[in-house]
Amino acid sequence: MADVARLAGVSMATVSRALNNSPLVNAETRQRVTELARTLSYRINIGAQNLRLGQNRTVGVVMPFDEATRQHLSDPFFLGMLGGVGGALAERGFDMLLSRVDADALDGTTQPYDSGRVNGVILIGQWRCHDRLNALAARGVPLVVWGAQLPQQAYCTVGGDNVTGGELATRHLIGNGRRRVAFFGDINLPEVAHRFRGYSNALKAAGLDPDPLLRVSVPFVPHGGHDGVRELLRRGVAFDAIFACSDLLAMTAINELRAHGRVVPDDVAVVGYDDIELACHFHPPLTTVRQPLVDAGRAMVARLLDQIDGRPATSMQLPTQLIIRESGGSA
Amino acid sequence: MADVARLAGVSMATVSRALNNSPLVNAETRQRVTELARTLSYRINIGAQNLRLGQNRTVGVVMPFDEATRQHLSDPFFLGMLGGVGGALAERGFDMLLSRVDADALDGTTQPYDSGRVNGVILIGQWRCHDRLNALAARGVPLVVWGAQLPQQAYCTVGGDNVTGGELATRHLIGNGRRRVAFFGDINLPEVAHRFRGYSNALKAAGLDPDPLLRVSVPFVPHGGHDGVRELLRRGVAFDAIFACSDLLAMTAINELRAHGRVVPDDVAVVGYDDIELACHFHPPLTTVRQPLVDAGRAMVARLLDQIDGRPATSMQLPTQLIIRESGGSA
DNA sequence: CTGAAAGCGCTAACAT
DNA sequence: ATGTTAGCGCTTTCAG
Repeated sequence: MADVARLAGVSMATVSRALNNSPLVNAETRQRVTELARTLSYRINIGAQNLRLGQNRTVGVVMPFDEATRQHLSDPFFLGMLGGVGGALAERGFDMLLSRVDADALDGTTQPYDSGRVNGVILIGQWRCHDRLNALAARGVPLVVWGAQLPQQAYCTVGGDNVTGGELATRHLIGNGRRRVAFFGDINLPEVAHRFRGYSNALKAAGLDPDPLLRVSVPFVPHGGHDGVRELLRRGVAFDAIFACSDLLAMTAINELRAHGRVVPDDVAVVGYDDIELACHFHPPLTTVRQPLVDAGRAMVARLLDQIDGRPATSMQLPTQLIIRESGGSA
Repeated sequence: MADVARLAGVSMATVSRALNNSPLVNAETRQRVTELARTLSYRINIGAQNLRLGQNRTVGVVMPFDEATRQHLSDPFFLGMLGGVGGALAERGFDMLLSRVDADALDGTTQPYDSGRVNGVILIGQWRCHDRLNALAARGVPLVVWGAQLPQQAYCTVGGDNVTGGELATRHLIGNGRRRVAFFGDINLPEVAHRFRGYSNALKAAGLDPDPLLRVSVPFVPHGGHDGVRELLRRGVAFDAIFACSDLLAMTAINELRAHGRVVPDDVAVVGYDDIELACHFHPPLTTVRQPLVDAGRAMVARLLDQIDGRPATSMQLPTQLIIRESGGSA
């Protein structure tokens, strides 16, 4: 910057003002400085600028992953989420610092914040760490979590309407004549618990009794669907439908069903969750519950920036939508 | 830091030394300072530290995406790549700044570098921008690109052995008795061009003539496989196998084949590329060429850090491996 | 409208 | 072993 100033025959202060479009600088001077900066391919050093300004226009995005299997990052849903958040951040002129964190502890979630690298943190998924997240919020860390709204929650969440999502999926299956609907998911995760509630609601509304034998606790890993189907078969319980808590689970469940000679959707109807890119290209095309990724990204970013600027941010629930294709059967 | 110094009864310099494990500080003093810092939950401000040190222990990872369709980010392969690079970066104590860039222009690829936010850039895919990348390298930007090695290349690449990959896949199909092997991919992309060369080599080695009608130029988008199969049928050309340049392409091709009553692998054998997570869970399980993501991440990071430290970095090719499952048929 | 000077939070000579 | 001082690259009062 000193160089630019010297060559332009002005002070550094003027260069700074010119490059930041300050109204206090003569239009012609600005023109000259801007031009010169470009020919020298000079860029303001953001690090120094941030230090001076006491901010940094960067937010941390942390994706939990399973320390043991390193599996979590592999769900295409996360890529979608990343795209949504990244897009929203770019729109606001913020950068994105990506880090991964052990899903079981969420240790180090705020490290980029504590060390001043980022102004706030977006966490994808709350996992089993409700209390720990409350503690972070109590410390005043600007934080938005993708997940479910829970009682006694001090932190800000943005999430889909999981209860309705579960209801829509289950009601669809029931409406197509299914009576024995299995549930695949780990209800220790808040979002899954809500989807399970929706599932139960729909069953009861149809006069059906949720059968505990039909609920299989599988984690969000690719082979979850395989395991779930095997477990169901091992239990020897009758079922004519599956509501799986992710498309990945649904897809691998469908493949395992096929391996056992069950036709989808004729013998077993399957509904997934997320509506990932591949869902409509699968065979059979997946009936699934869509989560609005782009809106989600925007909503999370907006809330985080509110917090960063000292404005209070309230949690938010986004609508979910049933996308009817073929795997869920038809009436 | 001033506070810590005051409360510990030492100077800021000592605090700095203590917290950075300098050997020039008394063990007992260090102990006291460290303790105090913890109770005050004080963390060194990395931004200031970086400014002072003239470095920042951050690298930019840029993922090209298609401005029009925003589709590129959606290939699960990229998520895998991101995981590989992220892991390697974490091992070295570097942070990862993620940004997206228009794949057709790669404009702004080095913006995070020019503005001093990152010490170097990793670019996933070279697309059609060989010349532009050469220009960046000439400017001295520390840069590693995931892609193919090309003649007259001034920048550093790390990539799979695409020629061998193409050969392995095609030879496998030929070995299984296929004679009319179609190729799905856009050979304007250097990596795809190499795979095509491998494909051609394998055909010629088997005494077969590559038929231009069997080469379909499809982009890396999910519906590419659909389009490819339709195009093949439209051309009315006979084919008994497809080598697709990504698993996504292979999967959607298989679904489209099914829609037209062709059984995979009996009627048409299909081999994909990448070995994404879902490949082994697909139906039929995908025979595919694996790219070593973890090694790739490590190799790219190592080369980038070399450049950052002023050491020269040479391009590198990683071995690829054919993973035989079912979609490619069997002899 | 422009310049001089102070300071963001930190570290590395250089002293002691 | 510790303290003093200067300065990383920038912005912003405060004077002119």
